[in-house]
Amino acid sequence: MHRYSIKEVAKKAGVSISTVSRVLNNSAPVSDELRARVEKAIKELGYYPSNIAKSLRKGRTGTIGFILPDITNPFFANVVRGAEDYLRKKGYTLILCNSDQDKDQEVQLLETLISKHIDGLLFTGTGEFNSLLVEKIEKGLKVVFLDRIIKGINSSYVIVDNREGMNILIDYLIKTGHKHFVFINGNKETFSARIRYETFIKKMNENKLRFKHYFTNFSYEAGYKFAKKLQTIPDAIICGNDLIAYGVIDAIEEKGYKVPDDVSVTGFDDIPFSRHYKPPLTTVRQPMYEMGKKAADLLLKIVEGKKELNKGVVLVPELVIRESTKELVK
Amino acid sequence: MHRYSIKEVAKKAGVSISTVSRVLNNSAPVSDELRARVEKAIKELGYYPSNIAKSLRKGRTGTIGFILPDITNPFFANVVRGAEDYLRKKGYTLILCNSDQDKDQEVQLLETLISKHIDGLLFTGTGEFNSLLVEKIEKGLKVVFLDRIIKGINSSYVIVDNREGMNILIDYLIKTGHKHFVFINGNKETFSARIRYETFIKKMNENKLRFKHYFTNFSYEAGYKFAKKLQTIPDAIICGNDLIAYGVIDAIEEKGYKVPDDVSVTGFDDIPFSRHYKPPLTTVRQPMYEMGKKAADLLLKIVEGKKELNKGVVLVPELVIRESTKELVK
DNA sequence: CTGTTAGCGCCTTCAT
DNA sequence: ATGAAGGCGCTAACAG
Repeated sequence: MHRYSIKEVAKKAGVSISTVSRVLNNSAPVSDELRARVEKAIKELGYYPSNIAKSLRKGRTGTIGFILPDITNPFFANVVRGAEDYLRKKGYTLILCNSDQDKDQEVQLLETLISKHIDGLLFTGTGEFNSLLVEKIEKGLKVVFLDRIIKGINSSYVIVDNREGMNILIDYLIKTGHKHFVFINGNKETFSARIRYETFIKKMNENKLRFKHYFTNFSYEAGYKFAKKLQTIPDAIICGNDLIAYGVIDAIEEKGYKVPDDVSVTGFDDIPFSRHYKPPLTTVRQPMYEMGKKAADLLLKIVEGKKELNKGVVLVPELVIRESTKELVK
Repeated sequence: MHRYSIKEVAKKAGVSISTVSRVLNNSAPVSDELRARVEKAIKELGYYPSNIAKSLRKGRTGTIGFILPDITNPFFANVVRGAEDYLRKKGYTLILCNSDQDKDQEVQLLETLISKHIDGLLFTGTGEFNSLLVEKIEKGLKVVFLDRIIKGINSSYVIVDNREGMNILIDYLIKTGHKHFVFINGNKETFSARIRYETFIKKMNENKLRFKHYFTNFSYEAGYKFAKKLQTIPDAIICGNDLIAYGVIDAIEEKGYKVPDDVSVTGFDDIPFSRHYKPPLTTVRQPMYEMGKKAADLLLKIVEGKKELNKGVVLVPELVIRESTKELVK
């Protein structure tokens, strides 16, 4: 696509390039006379400023990178939406990268983004330690970790209080008479899965409850497969996220049991569908859109030097009781 | 983040910047001796080339823009995934923009992307005529329209054969004994909604069937609300997409009817959830991932001058029969 | 208020 | 095989 430069605008308007730049950016006073001529020339040529030249000059690109596992997961889609809405409003643009939980992919994407001079990075990683990332952060790369923290990396982050989420969930289940638990968790490497695991175990032991725990991955299929081969049906099956819960419910019902009559099933996330699932899912709501927005906000503050470095934001989850759980006792 | 430039690498290695550039790009022979020194310097400094300077110099950025209504819609999330996977493999990067079906937003995003020197644009628009877009296309902006074409704009596109999709769907419903139809369609301005509408009407008239048709929008809520106020229950409710169908099913069941026993309900898209819905949804499958991939492929060919301008790709939809429809006659 | 100029980091002739 | 220099489009410092 042919593009005109500031030079051609200047020529057409019969002024110097600085004058054009000045009207473009309102960076210094320009007489009405010249301003009018420049504006006319800009319009006639259909001139658009080149952000690429501007970036080179200014050292900033107005672009933020976002590395996440998979946009196809509604959880991330909603987080991204929150981030993009905010960034757009602030004049930034978002480069989206799916890493598929692959460490090498992640490293490569990071290199690409750095070469593209992103001003900052939103990062939802595999959970594995990433030495390149650490190195870059030490060299001043602005990063906000989103939903998943990596142990040993000191940076800003936005997460949900998983401990609290698990606590209110289990408290509710205990209160309603559940005594025997199975927890079908997500990816082991993942920060949130680990926290939930720890909290779960602690709760179980504290209350001397019978339980089993398994790590799988955050997908419908994982939940389905796992539930299919479950030998004994507990009072409640806690799932690492809503997708797993969907799979579990379907598998359980195929085995001839009823949810929640024979077994309660819970999720984590509250993706938009969960309220429409059959049965509507009892789950721990994570403020997805808010997370994305908050992370973008935090990142821009850091990028723009407002000194919010190494700040952690912990959002509170909320228990949403629907119809996939029953009250065993009143 | 501090960055080193080619200049500093050159200095450290004791060579000229041209030599560094040559080893970086393998653009001309360099003696093993110097090459080794340069590579050493690069490593020690942690040097990364600046794509931004490169872009300025070369006039290409390796960045593709994607304007779409809403990434939160699983249909688009899957399309985007197809596109991003392909682009990434080819060394390109994707800027994601949600337009929310807002015409002004769309125009503004387009301006931003042009300023960012995107090499090409994937466009799933509101469906309204966009004169800025036309102007830019005429000036050489590379665009591939995805899923939605705009009347009066001549460009490349990737769509699904909606006519065919509607035909096979209705043929199936007729064959299975449905005689009275309601079509709850999506956004009126939308290319696919219009085509489906026309095809639907034609089919109904050809077969002298009783029917009603309504435009709403492509959401669960729209389907739910509309079905709630339905006076008479037809044999089949055809929905503009799967989300609408979910809403319809829920509303219908709340009214005390059974799907499919009292009424068949069909969707359009086959988003990943539809196979797990209760009842699993009979729908017209659109190859979402494939669409994104194909569009990206086509766009890159155009961008790289392989003369595929104004080529249209029409993918074939597929009828997926599940349990939200019944066979009234054998 | 306006114009001239250096330089952001890189690639690419053009010499040597 | 290597180096020097121009220029991509822009902003900002400087001069007037």
